[in-house]
Amino acid sequence: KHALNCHRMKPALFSVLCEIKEKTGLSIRGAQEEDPPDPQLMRLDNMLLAEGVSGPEKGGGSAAAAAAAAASGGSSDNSIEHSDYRAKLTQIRQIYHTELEKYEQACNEFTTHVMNLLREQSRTRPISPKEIERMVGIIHRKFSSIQMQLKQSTCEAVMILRSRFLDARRKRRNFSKQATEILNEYFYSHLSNPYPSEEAKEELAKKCSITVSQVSNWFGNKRIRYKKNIGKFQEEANLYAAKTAVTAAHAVAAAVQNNQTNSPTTPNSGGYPPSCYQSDGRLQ
DNA sequence: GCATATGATTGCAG
DNA sequence: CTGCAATCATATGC
Repeated sequence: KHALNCHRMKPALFSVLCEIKEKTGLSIRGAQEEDPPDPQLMRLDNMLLAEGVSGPEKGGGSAAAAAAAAASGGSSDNSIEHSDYRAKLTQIRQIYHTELEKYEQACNEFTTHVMNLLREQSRTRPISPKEIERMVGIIHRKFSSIQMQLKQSTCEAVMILRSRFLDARRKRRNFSKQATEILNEYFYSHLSNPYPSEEAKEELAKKCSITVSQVSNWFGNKRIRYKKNIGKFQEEANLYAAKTAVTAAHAVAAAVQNNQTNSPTTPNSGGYPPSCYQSDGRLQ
């Protein structure tokens, strides 16, 4: 929906065409945009390049996108959203290139058109090369100002894309089904002490392809919400307890002399009741 | 559309 | 710094 408002450029293009067409050879006053070293343009160009919108097509683009995401993301990679992000960026890039090409083509066409007009006029009145040069210069300036608009709105679109995808809080994504599966499994199988160590968190993070702090958040939320009303989670608890019981049963059966599957010396801090059933999880 | 679920953030305490 | 509790903002199911 917010894709790109490049279409805004089209009227501009046509209006310029008409403007110049109407005033063939007359004074065109829009020449105040004098800019070989325009800082604004350079800024836009640099940003587009850095964002991988302009520049080499596929490989460079994705690399730049990944670099950009990594640069502002901080943590190395969760990479779940990268594909989505990259797809949208590719889309922007395509639109940008298409439009750019269109403008270029239009510019060339129009230049030759004007040249032809001038050539025709040269039969009725003398036309100096200087004048032709001036006309061409005017046309090119006009078109490059249009290009700048294109670049500007492309930058805008990229910025919006970025903020949408990289601002984690605004665009919350639920974890994958299997990720919550893994987390829940851990939670309910360590219900008496649902505080994973740093290593355990790292392991879980790796398995779920989320970050460690996301694991911490999840456990924080889960603990408080579980405690808040245990009743609501009872069904879930039983489900996962049963599930782990199956796997635990194997371990228990394999090593019968170890009578406990969970940590034997956990102090059971605070309000967590012993799990509905798990340590004697052998199926009967 | 609304109610609920859920991930993230904030403020506070130890 | 970690965890808890409240809260925010979005996602999701109806």
